This record gives sequence, C-alpha cells and structure tokens, in this order.
Amino acid sequence: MASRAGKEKRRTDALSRERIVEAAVELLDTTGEGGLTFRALTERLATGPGAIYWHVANKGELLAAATDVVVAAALAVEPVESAASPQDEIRAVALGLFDAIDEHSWLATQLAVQFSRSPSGSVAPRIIESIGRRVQALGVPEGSWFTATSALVHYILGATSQYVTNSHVLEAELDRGEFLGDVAKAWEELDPADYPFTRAVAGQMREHDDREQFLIGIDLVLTGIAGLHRTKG
Amino acid sequence: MASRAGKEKRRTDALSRERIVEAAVELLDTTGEGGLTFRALTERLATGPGAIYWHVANKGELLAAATDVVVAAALAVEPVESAASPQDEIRAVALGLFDAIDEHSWLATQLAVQFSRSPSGSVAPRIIESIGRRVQALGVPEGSWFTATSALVHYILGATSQYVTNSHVLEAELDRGEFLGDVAKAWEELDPADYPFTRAVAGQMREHDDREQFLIGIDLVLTGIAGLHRTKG
DNA sequence: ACCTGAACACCGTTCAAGT
DNA sequence: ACCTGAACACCGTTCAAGT
Repeated sequence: MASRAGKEKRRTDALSRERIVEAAVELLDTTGEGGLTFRALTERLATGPGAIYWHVANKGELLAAATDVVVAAALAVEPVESAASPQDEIRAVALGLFDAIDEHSWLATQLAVQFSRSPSGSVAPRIIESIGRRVQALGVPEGSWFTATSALVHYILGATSQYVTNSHVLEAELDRGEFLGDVAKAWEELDPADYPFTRAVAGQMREHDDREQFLIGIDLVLTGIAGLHRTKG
Repeated sequence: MASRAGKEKRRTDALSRERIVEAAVELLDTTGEGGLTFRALTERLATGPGAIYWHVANKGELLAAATDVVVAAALAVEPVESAASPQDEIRAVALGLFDAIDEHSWLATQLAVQFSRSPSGSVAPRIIESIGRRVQALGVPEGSWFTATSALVHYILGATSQYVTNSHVLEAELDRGEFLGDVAKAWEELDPADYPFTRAVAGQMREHDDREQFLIGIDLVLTGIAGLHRTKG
C-alpha cells in the first residue's frame, strides 16, 4: 500500500498506453467495431487526440494492442490439468478463443486482420505457440508440425469468425435462436432448382449448437492429423 | 451488331447497377480495400454521388454485390470433369476460391463479412451449395451434411483469409517469398523461453507453398469427414 | 516529457433541384 | 425515372503551442 521508493504519483488518472488500450477495449465491447473513434476515446479519457497520439502511433496500432490484450487473457486462462490429453488441451484452447470472441464481438474480424496483415506481430505467434505445442505433444512427425498447426488455426479462425453475435443482430434485439431461425427461413425460400442442398440443410442449420458444432469441426481436423503419423515410417 | 427490335440506346455510358458494381470491383482490385470511395467511384463513372445512391442503397450493399459477382464467377469456372471424384471436385472448388482471393485481395475480408453479417445473402448459400453437393456425393450420412459442409467451409475461409497478398506487402514491393522470409526471421527472434514451437517452425513457414499447404488442410478435413461414415451403421 | 485543441483533408450520405 | 452537386455530420491525423 505504501508508495515504493518515495516516487510520487502525479495524478491518479494520468494517461498511459495501458489505460488507452483498456479504454479502447471497453469502447469496442460496448459500442461495437465502429464505436472506436478518437472522438469517443478522447471524451472517455478526458483529453485531446494529440495526447493519445503521443502514446500510440495510429488507430491500427491501437486495434492491434487491444486484440493482443484480449487474446493473451483468453489463452492464459487455460487451466493446466495434468490429466488432460493433448486433444483435450487443444479443444480447451480453441474454446477459450471461441468464448473470447463471444464476449468481444469485434475480435473475430481483428484476429483475421492481425493474422494476415502482421503474422509477425504478437497475436499470431501467441496462438500458433499455444496450439503448436499441443500438436507436438500429439506425436505428429516434425516435418508436419507447421502444416498440422496451420490447419487447426485456420479452422479455428474461420469457424469463430462466423459465430459472432454481430451488431445487426444486437440492433434488431434478436437472440441467436431467432437469428438462426431467420437464416434458416431464408435458406428454405431459395430456388429449389439452384439450391437443393442448402434448402435440405436449413433445418440442421436452425437447430445446430454453435459450440458443439465448433468442437466437432476441431475433431475432424484432429482425426485428419492423426493420419499424418502413418505417413512417416 | 445491329440494334435489336428498334430499341434506341440512350447514351452508351448510361448508369446501371451492373456498371456501378463492375466499376467498384475494378477500383477494389486496383487500389485495394480502402480505395473504394464514393468520391473515386463518381469520378470514374463521371457522375455525382446521388446517381449511385439511386441504384445502390449504401456502401455495404455495394460491397456485397461486388463480392457476389466475383464469387459467382469463381464458382462458375469449375469444369465438370465427369471422371472427377467428389474429393477432387471439392479441391477444385476450394482452389477456385483460393485463386479468386489471390486475384482480388479484398475478397478475403469481404467473404468473412458476408458470411457472418448476412448468411442469408447470396454469397454464403452459393459457397455452401457448391461444397455441400460434393459432401452429399461423398456418401456422408444425412445427419452430418451440415456439420461436414460447415467444417470444410470454415477451414476454407480461415485459410484463404491468410493467403492474401496484402497492401502492406504491395506497398513495400515485396513478393510473397520475401514477405515470408521476413515473417520467418521475426519468428526466429522471438523469446526462446516463451516461443519454442514458433521458433522451431519458422523454417517450415518460410519454405511452405501456399497452395500445397492449403490442399493438405482440405485433405485433413476430408479424412475427418470420411470417419463420419462409420458412425452410422 | 507530456498534453492541448484548433485545423486539415478526407469520409458516407442526404436532399432540394433539375431533366 | 433518373441524375446533379452542394451541404452535413462525421472521420483519422497533424502540429504549433503550451506546461
């Protein structure tokens, strides 16, 4: 509680990169992807835009930092149960990201952006490391480490990006069930000549459970990865 | 060449929704994601913004239409070789989308947006139908049609979204090889204590071939899907 | 070193007015 | 029915000036 080494704190609400990023995350969570503006941020932090630009280079860097903070938290939670198999751990890591996207609807888009724009940034290595270690533990031959990890990460990114409760849904005050119902209805009304499969599958789409579906997909990829073992004598 | 049924054409360059969407695609291809503005569009079409808004509700609808046109073209190309297995056809469809994204770097982001924001729009059903029919042909039990198709589509979306030659790369005038080299270098310089796997895999990342890697991932999912058959007696 | 806030060069979108 | 173009309410970003 006592201040250490006699260093005086200036003002309690002094700006810092951390505080700015934190405010950005809150703003994104509350008002959605388009809600993060320097106007809103300056108001919330009671400063001018110049103050923010002193700590952060531009909006892109701010979004990258916000994404990194949230991803780091999501990956840190994973409880290391000693009894868990690598497969179970991979499922847990994937679900951690799934839940993070569920909580922060803006995260899905940003994950895709960070991965493709700056794979050497902090976000991509974090996720690759977390999945990759378990791929190693799976006994995948070394030559396939990158391939197997990539496939898992690609599936996770693709799948999670669609499970976003997006602003459109929030605006209309629909819950996920109503939303899926509307989509299913639209699918059922497609031209039977052009869209027989999509129509046939509309019911399954309406009733599917997001998390369950997501995990089944993970398991499909894991099954495929298990097949890589036999390739190498 | 002769005008049909005596209908007079007004001016050759009369506006239409089609012409606007076409111009939007060209603008996106030439100047990238951020290059599509109503300013640039009005200049290219020699009109005012009001003229565009007469044919198109807003920018979102314009982007959706541009995405739909490009996706439709990509899926239409698939040559129906009668000897091809469903697996081969799925690979061909996937590669068609891969190539489309390679040609139109803005497409990856837009695919993700269209899928999550309006899965009842035209883009998502087109892709689901194209993949889904082949999943049916694979002999997947009916109860797993939606699950199997979703897994494939999720993988495809996730994987393609990362193979974009993005504007950052274009600006720096790097080719894909140099870009991957830089990423690999950055990975190799990560903290050995925190990122042993990512460091170990940097070399594989540098040398990997995008298309080959993409297809292996497809095959991993297909292997997993093959396992679904046995679930049902 | 850190912050202020006016100013700049853009956006997407609207709308009275024209033909 | 279709188009014009000025105007509006925003953006992200800069920068001289302050402390």
